[in-house]
Amino acid sequence: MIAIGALSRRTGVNIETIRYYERIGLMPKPGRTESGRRRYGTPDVQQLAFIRHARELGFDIATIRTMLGLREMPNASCEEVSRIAQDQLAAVDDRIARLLGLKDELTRMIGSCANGKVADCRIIEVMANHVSLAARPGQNSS
Amino acid sequence: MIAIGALSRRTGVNIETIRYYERIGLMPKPGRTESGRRRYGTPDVQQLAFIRHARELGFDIATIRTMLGLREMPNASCEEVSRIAQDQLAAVDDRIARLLGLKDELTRMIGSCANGKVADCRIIEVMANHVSLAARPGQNSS
DNA sequence: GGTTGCTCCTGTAGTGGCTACAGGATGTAC
DNA sequence: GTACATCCTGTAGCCACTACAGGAGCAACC
Repeated sequence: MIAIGALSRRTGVNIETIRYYERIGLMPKPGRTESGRRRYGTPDVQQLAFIRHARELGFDIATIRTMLGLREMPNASCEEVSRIAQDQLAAVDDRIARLLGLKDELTRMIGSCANGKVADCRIIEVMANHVSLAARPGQNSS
Repeated sequence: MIAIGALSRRTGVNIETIRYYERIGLMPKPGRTESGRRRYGTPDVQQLAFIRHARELGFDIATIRTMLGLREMPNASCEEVSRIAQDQLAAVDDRIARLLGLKDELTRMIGSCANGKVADCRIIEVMANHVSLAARPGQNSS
């Protein structure tokens, strides 16, 4: 049984974020010491590690919640998790393709600037006039 | 001179977002018709296109503000913009590398699930126990 | 002239996923 | 015993939007 600080260090998840996950019901309410401090065991470490990893993979909280729910469900849940993962894979592929495009353009922009003349720099104009990469407003490409 | 709806369609930026940009001073206050409707000209279209494109490239609003400011500055501003773009390129490269790692893992996860037996699906366990991607600086995850 | 239906207006509040306090209690090391 | 770290609750803030509510303006057709 470890304290929240140790759980944080062990999983790389911020203490405030752990409490936030508890608040929104993504992590179960842990046991407490007599003085009211949270105590976590191995299953908590596992679950939080899973959550962190899933967040890194780009899954949103609702999806993670679903996956955690599937854990306790009867058979066929694997197919469901797999389907979710497949959707996510497509999204990841899409992001990679977009980022590769962005990389090309940034490289081109930097190159067009590097050859000396300040007056010739057209980064902003180039960006303004460039055709949109993908019509997906609101997508955060992180 | 066009209305906000036309500007939105032309640039792919949501009307609400255009007004938001005006509110935070990222877009200048436009002229108005007698009845109070916003009217935009070519420079507005250009600036908004630039902003949208920069957002797609992953620049945050503060950085875009800086770049727009540099536009009106004397020489040497190109080097500044170029430096900002270079920083951004490094960040984009980092994201691509991480996403490629994630893609591998998702693929592996889906594969491990695809061979029939429900009881053998270990997606969640795999994810819980996998070493964190982020905490591996310099590691080549491909 | 009336009506339908689209666009636009302001203002405020909500979203996701955290993150940062304030103000206090508890635990540990010297 | 005292200094300092860690923890507690609760609330408010962050970014970059997005979604209303409740109303006004405008264009087209009958």
